[in-house]
Amino acid sequence: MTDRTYRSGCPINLGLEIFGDKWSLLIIRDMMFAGKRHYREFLASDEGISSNILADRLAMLVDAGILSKADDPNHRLKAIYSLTEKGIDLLPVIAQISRWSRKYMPVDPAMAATGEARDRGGPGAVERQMAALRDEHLAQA
Amino acid sequence: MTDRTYRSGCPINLGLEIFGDKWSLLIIRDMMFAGKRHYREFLASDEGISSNILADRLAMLVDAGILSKADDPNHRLKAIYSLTEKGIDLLPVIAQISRWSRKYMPVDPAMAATGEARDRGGPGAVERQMAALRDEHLAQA
DNA sequence: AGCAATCACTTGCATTTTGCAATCAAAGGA
DNA sequence: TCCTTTGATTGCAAAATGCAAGTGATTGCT
Repeated sequence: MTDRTYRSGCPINLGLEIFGDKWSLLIIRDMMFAGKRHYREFLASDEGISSNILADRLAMLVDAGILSKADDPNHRLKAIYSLTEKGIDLLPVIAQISRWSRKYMPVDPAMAATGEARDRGGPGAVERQMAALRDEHLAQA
Repeated sequence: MTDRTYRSGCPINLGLEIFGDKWSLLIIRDMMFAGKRHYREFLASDEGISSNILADRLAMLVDAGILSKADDPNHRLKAIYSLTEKGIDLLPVIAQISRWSRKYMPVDPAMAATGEARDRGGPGAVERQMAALRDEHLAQA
């Protein structure tokens, strides 16, 4: 984790310094909800991230300790990205953003379904989803 | 509210298209926790926002319906910014960012106090804080 | 063995956004 | 009257972003 120099010690600011941009949380969303693990998969996002930005953000998120990167055991060319606990803990943030947008923005109903189901799942739904992510991503990382 | 064209209808993306940058949520933070209402006050933030960016973000947030702008009744030069309901509803998002940062980032303990108190206040603490903001900001806007 | 396809990126370059300092006009206060 | 305060705007350099093309190391197919 590269040493950084922060604008201030405010919790809100420190969070924004890491993921306060238009792409970082979308990469994490794709890992959490679409099960993406490879560069090529992230590149194919709906929003159309460009390859240089994707490479930059993946490196930054790994450096920040939110993702980890490993070689695919049965395909030497493939890199596999995993969420760390620090990354999985961003789910509550993402879930709140989703709630706000579903209330105020013109969301695509099909894409709102995941969030609506989570809301219907009661207070434990986020925790259950985080537990599932731990199984997938922290298993033998 | 200017018509925008969005990268996708995904709730996460739509939120990021509005406040997915390094400054917007800091302005809202200053309104929520420091009671700031005037341009000059925002300009004096710890993080040092520059005046052109501040003007740009304030206009954008007003356009997005998150803030409203009014003339100060007893000072014609002063503009007074208020949170709308849509803006107040960002508190849960901000509270989650605060939690994550307090867990993982090197926050200034003094600046963490507000968030810690909110967490200790139980599940109703955020709602109470939102109710107080409604009193201040929606009263006679 | 040969070769095209796939993999995770890089590179070059134009455009956009940001950051910084200086400046502005209108209004208030002494 | 003159000085300060207000919410900005302007000019310019630097950084970030977006887009298209290219790179080199595999891998799978024949």
